[in-house]
Amino acid sequence: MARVASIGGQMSRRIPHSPISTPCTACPIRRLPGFRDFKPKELAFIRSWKVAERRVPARGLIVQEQETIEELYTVLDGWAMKHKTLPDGRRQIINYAMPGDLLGLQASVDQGASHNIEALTDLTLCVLPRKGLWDLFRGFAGLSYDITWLAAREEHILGEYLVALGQRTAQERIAFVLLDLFLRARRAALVTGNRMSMPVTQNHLADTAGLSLVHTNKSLQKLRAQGAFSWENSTFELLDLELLANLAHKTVEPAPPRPFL
Amino acid sequence: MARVASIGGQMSRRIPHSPISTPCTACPIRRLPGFRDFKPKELAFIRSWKVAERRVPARGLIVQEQETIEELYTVLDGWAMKHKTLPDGRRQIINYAMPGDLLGLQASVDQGASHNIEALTDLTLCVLPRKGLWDLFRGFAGLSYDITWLAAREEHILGEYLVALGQRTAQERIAFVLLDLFLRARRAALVTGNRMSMPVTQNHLADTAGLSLVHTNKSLQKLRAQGAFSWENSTFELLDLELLANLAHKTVEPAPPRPFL
DNA sequence: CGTTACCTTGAATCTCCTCAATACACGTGG
DNA sequence: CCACGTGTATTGAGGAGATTCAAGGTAACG
Repeated sequence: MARVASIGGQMSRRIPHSPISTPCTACPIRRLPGFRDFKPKELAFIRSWKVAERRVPARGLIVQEQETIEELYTVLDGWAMKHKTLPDGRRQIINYAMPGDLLGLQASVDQGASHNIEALTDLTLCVLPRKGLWDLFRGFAGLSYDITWLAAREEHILGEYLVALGQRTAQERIAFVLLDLFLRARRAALVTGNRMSMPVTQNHLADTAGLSLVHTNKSLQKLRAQGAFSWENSTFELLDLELLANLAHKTVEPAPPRPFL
Repeated sequence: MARVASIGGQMSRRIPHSPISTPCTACPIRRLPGFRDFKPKELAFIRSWKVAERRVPARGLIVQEQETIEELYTVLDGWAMKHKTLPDGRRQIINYAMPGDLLGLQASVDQGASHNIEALTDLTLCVLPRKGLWDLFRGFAGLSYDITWLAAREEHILGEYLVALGQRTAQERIAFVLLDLFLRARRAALVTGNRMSMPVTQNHLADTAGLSLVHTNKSLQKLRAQGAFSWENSTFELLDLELLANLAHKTVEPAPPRPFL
């Protein structure tokens, strides 16, 4: 419900951190294609930085707007979304996060989060205390650079979405979002045989594309009819990449190389 | 013309760099409110990093989409805009840059610029070779952190615009953009007595807000009638901050503290 | 078996877009 | 000096696209 402030998010802040079940040396994220190798010292630092894991149930709030934050997170498992809600309840989803994505940098570096971060599925996070960021910057130029790279990548994605919201038609926007989510999920190894589980509702899609729920639904059906993808029961399957890219009015970019965590 | 690819941008790449007329020690940017002080070593590094100045005429291209870039820039004087153009000519302005803003980080850190950067006025840039970025990360944790801060701030701004484009009405969007530009210009000391020179046309505004030129014009007039600002002959004057913020459906945020260049 | 979350459809309305034309300021070349 | 082109702002009219309101349907869950 775009016009209704989400009150559902549980305050999961009180949930205690879990012990570390995934040592960094065996972190599944690092094995993803596109991640660079760490030097031994870097890996040792990250190991010492990671203090816990945190589990958040679906719909749980990870970071709340305005809140100053003492931790950074890396998504180990699950999906999350960043969103902002206007005083009158209109909600805009800014971006999604999947395994391998860093959360909370903006809130850590600036003062206070500029948006909410909410779990879309049950989520496992790797907990990195904010203070460690200083040690990272002081001692590890390579990792510092990686962090900046991540921030710049985020900026890049938001720029793409700005073009989508500002210039694309409803169908193009929806195709754009779906394609983007698919490609990012694929990079996070969430796709097998062009199929993936997608924990996103049409409501989310509407609030991402800046469209009403009704119009999202109707546009989606016209889009479905063209056979570029199928999407039902939270399962998304890409049937024709090139077609979907055309529908999104987008040229497919090669996946950028990717550092860090 | 939103639907016409801008072909006007001159290839100013060939224009030779100018000698440094503004030594870093006397850089006017650093005197702006909100900038942190540099340690002597940091200042020395920046001085050695800055190799030249570059002047770009109004409408000149500073960075071209796709282009790999060997330099970062700081705006010393003038306005610029970042924009992206779809294959069919639809243009979206992503963001503006004013004195004190850093340009080209995204292109330097990623490979290749994701958008064009174009001068809105005659422009003076401080030229910082890309390679120096490495030295910065290796030797200056504080500056590295500042760079990351800048990237995060950019992300923050784009997020705000995303909410504007996705959720706000035409009038709200326009009010939002005008207010944002005013506040940023004020931080850059471009405002005297609530008046500023604004090198932005209704066409730019339309392509920023994701609206057609015609509708931008009409919405603008309704907005003008409410007396929150006046805008004619490239001069913008804020008459009622609170009113404009209300029209933008926005709560005024305090200016964040601000490091670096 | 009622509640909740999500998806779907129809109808009326209005926002916003496109097309088209005019007006003014400016600079340039004849 | 005037004619012309260009860039910018303005206005009117008609229509497409998106919104809101309203209602109904299905599946999952306690």
